[in-house]
Amino acid sequence: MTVIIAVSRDLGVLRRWSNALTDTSHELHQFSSEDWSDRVPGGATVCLYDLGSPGDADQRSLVAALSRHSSIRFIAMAARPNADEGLSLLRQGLRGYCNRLASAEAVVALVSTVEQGEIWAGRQVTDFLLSCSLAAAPSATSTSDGLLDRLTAREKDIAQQVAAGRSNKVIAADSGISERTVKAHLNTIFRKTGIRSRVQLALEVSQGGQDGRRMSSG
Amino acid sequence: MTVIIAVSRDLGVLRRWSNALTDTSHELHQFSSEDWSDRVPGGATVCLYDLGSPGDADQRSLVAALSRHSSIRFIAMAARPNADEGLSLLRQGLRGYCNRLASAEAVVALVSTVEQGEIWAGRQVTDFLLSCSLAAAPSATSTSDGLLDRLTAREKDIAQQVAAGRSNKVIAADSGISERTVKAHLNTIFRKTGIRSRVQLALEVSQGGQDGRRMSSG
DNA sequence: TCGGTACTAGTACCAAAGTACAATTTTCCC
DNA sequence: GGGAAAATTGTACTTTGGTACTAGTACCGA
Repeated sequence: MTVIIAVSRDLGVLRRWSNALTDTSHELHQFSSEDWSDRVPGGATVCLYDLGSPGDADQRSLVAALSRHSSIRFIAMAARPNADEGLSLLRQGLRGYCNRLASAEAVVALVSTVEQGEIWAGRQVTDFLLSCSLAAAPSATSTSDGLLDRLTAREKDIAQQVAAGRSNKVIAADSGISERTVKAHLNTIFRKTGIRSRVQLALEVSQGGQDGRRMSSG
Repeated sequence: MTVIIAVSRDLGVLRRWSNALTDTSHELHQFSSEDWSDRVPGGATVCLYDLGSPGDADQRSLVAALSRHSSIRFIAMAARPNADEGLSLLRQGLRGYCNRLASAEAVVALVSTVEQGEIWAGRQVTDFLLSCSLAAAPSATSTSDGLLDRLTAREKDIAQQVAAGRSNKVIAADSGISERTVKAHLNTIFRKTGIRSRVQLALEVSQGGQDGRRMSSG
């Protein structure tokens, strides 16, 4: 039975985390106020901490808590995860950095991971680290960055149009191909990348470029 | 039911992995010979691959498999994990790098993590990356929500879940409301913001604070 | 030449998203 | 208490997205 603390001002977020962790052997203590740090239950080993948007006061509170409760492994759940914020916190002792709205399965895996002493950097931070370590790393091979590198030029083109919020019909008309062909390309993209919906594809395309890597179109 | 492939010449290792994954909703296919790559079962999404010592032929086979089976997420289980090897493989599309003798709990968390599109770099690689990235790290953040400011708390909640790539059904289940209500909230969001599809909403939410407006449209 | 891959596209089918009417209950402010 | 906005849910409908199965052409490397 692991004792876990959940801190968030957002009751919906607390509820989601609670739902995610109820089946498993965890004892969850929820806090929605500011003074949680003074009322930490004994034996707590992991803390799920809701980070607001980058720049919020939450981040300073978290940093303070990191040094105050050094025996607790903190996981920051960010509203809008980005590599800079994640890196900064991880360097200060944070053990997990994740999207605040991660799925129940993800939260379970995340908590389990951190419990065992691993660090969960999250997709964006890991991608960033991998790409920015290219310069410093001794062993060098290829430059494969993200999911989208294995796509053909046409597929990248379609992916970018999806990431612009366009419908299949519009993409088809603009590209001079049939809607069916657009679907065919999308299907290939999904199969190659493991992505399962155009929303996730749009996010992958638009966020993959934030850390410096942008797809070469066409 | 996820289809997972396990490849190892060591029957003991295969058995350990199998034991670790039996309780969970996984369909495990075990391979101990060399020709597993030609007999990959359809629908396989994750592959646990036993890496021998650094420098073994296994590593080359893995790299070949990475490009051949691009829709499968590979996890390398290393006999002696080290940062160089891990980094090299992760850059070539590997999704998980872990000690071959990891505990059952760790394997479950690992597989779950990779299934969801995350990357499991492992403790050593992550530590290395964090340390070697100290040199190259900018920092800048901003905070603005723009269009989303006029939304109610509930609506923002829904919007963020959409931006996490979730379907209406999943959002409904997690939030404890009906799918119809999710649609109602989305409709209000669309009406208030002028956004017309969940893809555009997802982009707006995830990029709103990063680089200002960039909604395109066609 | 054979085989693989990319690009194209058709029909059909099912699932998901979104809209159009509607309604009830809750919450909060005056 | 009255009123407004928010939150909730329903049925029915149209549109869009995604898959399954199929198939032709073209290019390229073994």
